[in-house]
Amino acid sequence: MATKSERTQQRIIDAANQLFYRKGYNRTSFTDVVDEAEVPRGNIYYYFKTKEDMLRAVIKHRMETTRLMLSEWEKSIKTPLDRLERFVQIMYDSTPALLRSGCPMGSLNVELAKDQPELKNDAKQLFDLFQQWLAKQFAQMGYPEEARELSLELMARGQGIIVIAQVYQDPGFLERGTKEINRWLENLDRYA
Amino acid sequence: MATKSERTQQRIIDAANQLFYRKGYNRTSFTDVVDEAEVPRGNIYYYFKTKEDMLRAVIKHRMETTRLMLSEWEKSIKTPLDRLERFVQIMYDSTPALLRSGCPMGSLNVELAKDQPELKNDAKQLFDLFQQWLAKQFAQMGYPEEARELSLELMARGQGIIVIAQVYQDPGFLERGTKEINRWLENLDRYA
DNA sequence: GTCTATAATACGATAGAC
DNA sequence: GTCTATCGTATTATAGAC
Repeated sequence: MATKSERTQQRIIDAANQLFYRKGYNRTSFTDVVDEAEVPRGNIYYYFKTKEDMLRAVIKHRMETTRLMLSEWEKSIKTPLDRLERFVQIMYDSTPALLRSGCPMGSLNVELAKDQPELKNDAKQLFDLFQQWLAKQFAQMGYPEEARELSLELMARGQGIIVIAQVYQDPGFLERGTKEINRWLENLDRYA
Repeated sequence: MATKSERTQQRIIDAANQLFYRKGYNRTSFTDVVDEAEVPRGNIYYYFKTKEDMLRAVIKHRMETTRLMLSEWEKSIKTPLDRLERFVQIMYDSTPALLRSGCPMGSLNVELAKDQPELKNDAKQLFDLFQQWLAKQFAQMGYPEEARELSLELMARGQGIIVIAQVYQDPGFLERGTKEINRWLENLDRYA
């Protein structure tokens, strides 16, 4: 069983993870985090020396859960097309959160890319993780040469649809967009 | 001629405009703005009561320059296809800035949409301005029914390409993406 | 290891002299 | 209108008692 210290640390990471998503990294204060995690004020510094450390821990945590999800999909879903469509499906399933707070990965990168290049480079790992997994599926589908480009195109489509759906608070646009992506994927699969 | 007061105010707006783009709204402090605009510290408050006022002035300024640009295009460019491709062209021309700071309109909306809904609604006007102009061009091209949806799709494509190009610092992706958009537009035009 | 108290700084904003 | 001085608060972070 996890020690009390480990459980407290995990509670801080979970709270920070949520807040960084809902408010953004820079607008989230340590006070916000300790309130949400119900940890005494100055105690935070026992677990994380700086706010940047906290963000890195959050990114690491997201990497782990994402890796788990992707390898789960790889085990339980047989064809590359179905796997790619499973990726599109979480976009559609996450509609309320996406309309409220945008893409957790995209909005974090956009925020940090402005003038926090080192942190942005850490956040970029999240994109790399998806990109490589998606490219693997495209390669298996029959596009080994174009796999990387196709994976980037798929992520670009997703990001664009999410931004516009959020700006206009339009769940229908998200729905039509994901359906259109699926049509594109099915055509790719058909003519592979 | 403009009074000294008006020139000072314009200098503040220009400085804020740049800084909000390069650092983001929330990470830009009044100190940053007065330093950049070379205005004495507390003087800012003579021109703008609050930071939110300053952002609204920046948005208004961007609206004006954008309106000017779009009506200029409408005067000087004859066909809807060429006008739409002119829109795509500024994306390509802005490659260095987009890789550095993202889309001025998109990144501002993404930042504010998290938990500053009123300011985000002001920033949304920038999207509306482009959206309506783009829809007008699609309508003239022969798609009056689908005009709004096509304009949203065009903006979504642009946003997605910019996000991915920035994440991967890849000007080539931006170039290939804009070319692909142009192919799409030319096909729409051909079969209108 | 846990927590309180508080330091040190940066922030948005104000008061009032000129 | 222009500027200096400064307020009150919130921020990240530390020192040190228990």
